[in-house]
Amino acid sequence: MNTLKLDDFNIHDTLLGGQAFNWDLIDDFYYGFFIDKVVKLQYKDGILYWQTYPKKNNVNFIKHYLYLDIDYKNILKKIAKDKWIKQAIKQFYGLRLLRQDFFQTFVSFLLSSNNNISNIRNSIRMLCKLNNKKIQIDKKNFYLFPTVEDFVHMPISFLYKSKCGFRSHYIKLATKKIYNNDMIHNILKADENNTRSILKSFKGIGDKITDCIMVFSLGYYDITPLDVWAKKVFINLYKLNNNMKYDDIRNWIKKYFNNYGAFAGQFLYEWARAYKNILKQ
DNA sequence: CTCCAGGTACTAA
DNA sequence: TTAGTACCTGGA
Repeated sequence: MNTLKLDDFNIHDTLLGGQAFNWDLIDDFYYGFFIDKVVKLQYKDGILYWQTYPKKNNVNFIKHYLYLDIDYKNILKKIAKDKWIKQAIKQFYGLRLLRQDFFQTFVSFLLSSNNNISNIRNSIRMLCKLNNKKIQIDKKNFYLFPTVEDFVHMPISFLYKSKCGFRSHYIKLATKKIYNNDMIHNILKADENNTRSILKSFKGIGDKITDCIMVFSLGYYDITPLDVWAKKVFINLYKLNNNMKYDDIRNWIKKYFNNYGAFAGQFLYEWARAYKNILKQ
């Protein structure tokens, strides 16, 4: 495998936490499936071991995907403003933000509404398997994530068979809209407000999923997606008013964490999930 | 059996 | 604008 020297990397919580659903830990290696590739990673003693398939040695992808161009320690300094976030950073030190593919992130988080992580992961895997683009690595089978075209052409029964439930219809509608209107191109060139309104125009995508897509795939690392956990943190611990509107909370967080709210959000999210009892109300 | 899960659409006031 | 409710599905 290839190597990269890398400090400050909590590989487990980064890949298996709440921001990506496409990684599995198998025999001490992390395998992730994407639209056009499978990636194998391991992290040991400050060295990242990596390989990409079927196109080998795609170092640009690895660097881009893991945000290796950012100054990790400096960002932590900017967000470590109080005892709560400091606790979260200490507990999950090395947790990193991923820069994922737009379309895969879009569909994956479309599946997340009123769902749980285990179901989301299972649905995505069943869907990939039905789509049947198989790659064999280390004598294990992996299935690529479907493309926009794959979604447009696949029968909706694939989605129901994959236990997507009521979201099946949303996925069918959304992928058709993306396919017909060249949406990806429009989104990639739009500014923050336009991106947000385009994303929210899809049925099944509201404030929270919009933020997830923007943070995890479009590089808006000043934003914190406000899921139930983040909400509990900011109302319960940061004492924000319970009736603040979503946009106002987001703006408050953005400013408070010096425009690195996405990093703060990742720490606080994982921390809140791990220490639910602190947040009970 | 009921309740909940990284929410959102729909309806009524 | 705001509050209330239903929603596929699997697991506790």
